Amino acid sequence: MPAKLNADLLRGGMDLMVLSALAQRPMYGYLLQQSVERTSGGRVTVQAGTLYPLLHRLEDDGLVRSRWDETTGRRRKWYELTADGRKRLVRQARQWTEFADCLRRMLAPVLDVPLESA
Amino acid sequence: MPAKLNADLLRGGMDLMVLSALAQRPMYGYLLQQSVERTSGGRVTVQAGTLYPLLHRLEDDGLVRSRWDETTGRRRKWYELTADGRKRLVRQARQWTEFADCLRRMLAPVLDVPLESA
DNA sequence: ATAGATATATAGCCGTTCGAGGCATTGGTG
DNA sequence: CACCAATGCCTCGAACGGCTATATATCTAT
Repeated sequence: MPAKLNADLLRGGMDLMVLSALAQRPMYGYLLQQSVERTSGGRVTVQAGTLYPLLHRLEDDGLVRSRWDETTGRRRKWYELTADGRKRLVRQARQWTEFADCLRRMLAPVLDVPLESA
Repeated sequence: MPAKLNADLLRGGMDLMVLSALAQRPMYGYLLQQSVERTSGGRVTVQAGTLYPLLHRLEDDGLVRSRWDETTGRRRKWYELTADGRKRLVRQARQWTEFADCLRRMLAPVLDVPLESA
């Protein structure tokens, strides 16, 4: 029996995107915004009011670790994945793709509808 | 430039599942719960406290239409898609798959990680 | 009779996202 | 120089959706 996939998976899209971006390399907030915007092909914008609370939450949960960089004029807070964060990312990513496949199967009949209905 | 896909798409999973179930045939609430549970392979449970407010919302938005059936001992409220509901479903479904593909691409590197990290 | 499945619905809580702001620095243009 | 856009971090309140718990009532099987 597969795992249950409810609200946490339905929402967690933002968390997944941020975690997967940080899995590539450490980043600071503003860079993360750009990264998600770019790698999503301009489809997804992470608002600052979403991003920063999210990062703080991830840090509280021990999934990321942060460090201030004061050497330049602009204060930057770099974030990197912890080992726990990486494990969580992999687990969540697998659950999400499972959910996505599941929903895709449910939508299959709908998506066969001809174009005039769009 | 593709459409923007933000929070509404990230959450909208439940709406999509319910609308796609109703696209097959009219159903009443309890039947819908079973249907989603079954067609998701037991992965997704739609709680009653989620389903009924959702259905009322869809009706307020003119995406579904309801009719009471009092002929049997058990009161049943049948729901069916409206023309608007069907159009919305098709549009949302396309946007969702676009978003899912997008996120899947972002997750691709993560999902190559060997099993010991799960 | 009693429990469990069927059937709809609301109330309260909590977490997430958004929009609107605040604050400060840097770089470029007129 | 004055100004503005971009960079960079952040918080707050409103809106919304999902969850749990609860209420109510009928039907079926033991």
